[in-house]
Amino acid sequence: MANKKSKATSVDIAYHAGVSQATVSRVLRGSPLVNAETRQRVLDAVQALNYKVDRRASSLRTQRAGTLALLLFEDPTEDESHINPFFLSMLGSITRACARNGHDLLVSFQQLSDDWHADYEDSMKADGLILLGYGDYVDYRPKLEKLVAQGTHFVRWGAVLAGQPGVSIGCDNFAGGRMVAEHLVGLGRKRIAFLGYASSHYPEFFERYRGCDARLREAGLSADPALQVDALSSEEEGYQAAKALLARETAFDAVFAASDLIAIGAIRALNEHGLRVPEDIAVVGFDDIAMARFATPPLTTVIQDTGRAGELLVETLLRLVRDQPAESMMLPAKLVVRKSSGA
Amino acid sequence: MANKKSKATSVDIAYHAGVSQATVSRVLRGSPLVNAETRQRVLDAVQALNYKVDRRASSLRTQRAGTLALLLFEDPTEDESHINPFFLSMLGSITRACARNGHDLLVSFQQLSDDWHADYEDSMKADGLILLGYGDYVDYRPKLEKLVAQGTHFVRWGAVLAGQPGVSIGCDNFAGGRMVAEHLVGLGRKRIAFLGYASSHYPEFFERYRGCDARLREAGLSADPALQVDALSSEEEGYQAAKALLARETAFDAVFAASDLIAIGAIRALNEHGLRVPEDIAVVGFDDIAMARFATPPLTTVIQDTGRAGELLVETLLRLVRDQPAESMMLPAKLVVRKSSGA
DNA sequence: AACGCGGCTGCATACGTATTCATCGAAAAA
DNA sequence: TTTTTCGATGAATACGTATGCAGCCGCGTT
Repeated sequence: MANKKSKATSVDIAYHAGVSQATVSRVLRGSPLVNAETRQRVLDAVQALNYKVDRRASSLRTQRAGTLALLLFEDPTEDESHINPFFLSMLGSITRACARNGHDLLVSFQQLSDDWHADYEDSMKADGLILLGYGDYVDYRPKLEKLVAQGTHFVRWGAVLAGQPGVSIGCDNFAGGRMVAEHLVGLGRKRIAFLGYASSHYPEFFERYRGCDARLREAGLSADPALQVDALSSEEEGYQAAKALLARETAFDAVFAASDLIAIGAIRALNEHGLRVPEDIAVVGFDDIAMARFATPPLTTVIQDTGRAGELLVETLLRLVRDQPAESMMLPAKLVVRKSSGA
Repeated sequence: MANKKSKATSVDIAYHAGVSQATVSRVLRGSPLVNAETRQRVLDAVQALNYKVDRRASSLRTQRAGTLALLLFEDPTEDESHINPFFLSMLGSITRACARNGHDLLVSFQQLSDDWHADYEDSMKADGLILLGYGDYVDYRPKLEKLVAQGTHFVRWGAVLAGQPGVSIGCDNFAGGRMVAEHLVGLGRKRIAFLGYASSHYPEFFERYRGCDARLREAGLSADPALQVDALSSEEEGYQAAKALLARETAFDAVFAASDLIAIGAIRALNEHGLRVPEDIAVVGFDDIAMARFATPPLTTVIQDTGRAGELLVETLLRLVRDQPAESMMLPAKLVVRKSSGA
């Protein structure tokens, strides 16, 4: 059948249908200028030759790639082979959202240190960039500003703060942290430890911390610096952080982990230390990764709606690409109560 | 600085460096024909104008995209928003392998029913395809054969069986199943249930089943059809399958789940039924997803080396793209013993 | 009968790069 | 000196598509 050696081009279609290449192009682009009968003849030829538009040539001509790029940033300290499950979940929904919008998705993993800026859009591989990753956005800042200066289209997942370059989409981390504190205080817990960075270098974690602290203050309590330990989002760091916390021998009756992975690692450390969760220590995480419900005990955590997030990221980015106005947005957080908090 | 409205092209570089566009191209492609001094002048201009080669034009000219496409097939029955963690892990390693080989990766999720064949390569978006997904390769077969007939370059992850169209990379599922049986028999278990499809429609699961059965026969036992229940790879299906198994009221002392997700669901059902794992029932999974070690109890399972697998998939596909010979391959399986089998 | 107009279509060109072919200068050979 | 050779470069073109522009045809208007 159509086992020609070389793929069919629009010129072949034109010849086959007895029209000019221009008309073929018009049909395929849905131009209203073409006579119905002619259109059908072209479509038949397309069918017969199993023709597909060459996206490279098309993109070269129109200067639109029909492709978005997802840059995933990992903290170099994390386990090489495993990717944060939360981001993987986002990846899934972003992929779907791209497909719904008729765009392809290029995926790339980046080390924080790299000279990545705009490499993708500059080389015309993608119309826009989605930036994903916890991480030190303070260090990013100059790079983000360069992106803005270059007129690169991008959206960032992360903390939504005033005065940041570019457009950001993120979860309402402050409200999430607040809910966690609300929940734990309601259960009578008073000494709440926080595992995760509580500095502006990790704004997402910091917002969670601040939200928690705010609610504690309302209850006449407050976050004790002695009960805060730095940790990146990994099981191992959670484990180490909890051990460090225990070594301080400061009393506490609850742990708010800045992510589920941290929480899971912390539970392991607590158990090894002879502490029961939730009887002795209530534990709450953040993200609601798939693993959370299968942990022992199942993890109380804050849901980030990755499905909606992916959609929003893609839609916002496409608005930017089309030079339409687009704004940063925060998604609502939602607490899901499971056994680990002892409710 | 370089805030020109339009991106720099090789012509701009040529002008800036006082050479012709052809020479610029030669420098960037690493041609040995260029004088060292001229080369340096060009490179300086590239630096100065922050120039990046337009991959679309380059690809159009060379007929090489420098891009691979990953098509991920999901069984429509699975939870919409969650992707099988095993595939996500593969995704990570494939991405890395692509980057190492200087290629980009296009990701797309497909429903099994779609008319996906060769859509990607036909539209010239990618040089080759990586097909990933459990699933009914019997139904795929005509599509795969069409791909082969069209001369499409692709590799498939899955069962490596004789007489299949195209090149496949997969884990040694038979050996894996055998190891599981070996392990369980060594622990004195005699009535081993299998949760997962045991038919040629799901060749990966089937091979695991056959490997298990083979070892049981050597021990004078055999796989009892009454102890096999169909299940796709999800927690929910594992849960349902285990309940169905329990409802049969046929005695068993071990469960071999065709995937970790199935195993985790099964453990939930067993616990609800008042059975302890591993005391009453030993449970073994397959895949070693991240969740496995955090399950309760931690899951004995078979490791599939996703890192090596991703590498192999990409390298093999690139060989095909370059018209070099390439063969199907099986990766060794490896048992990792944790608490769920009661060792 | 001359003219205008609108609906379709084809011609020609540009997008940015890679490569073939021709050219040119200089060094090497005669 | 003349010819040959070779290294280095430029001119020209093709990849496949999208689109501005011009042209053609037929019909309605005056």
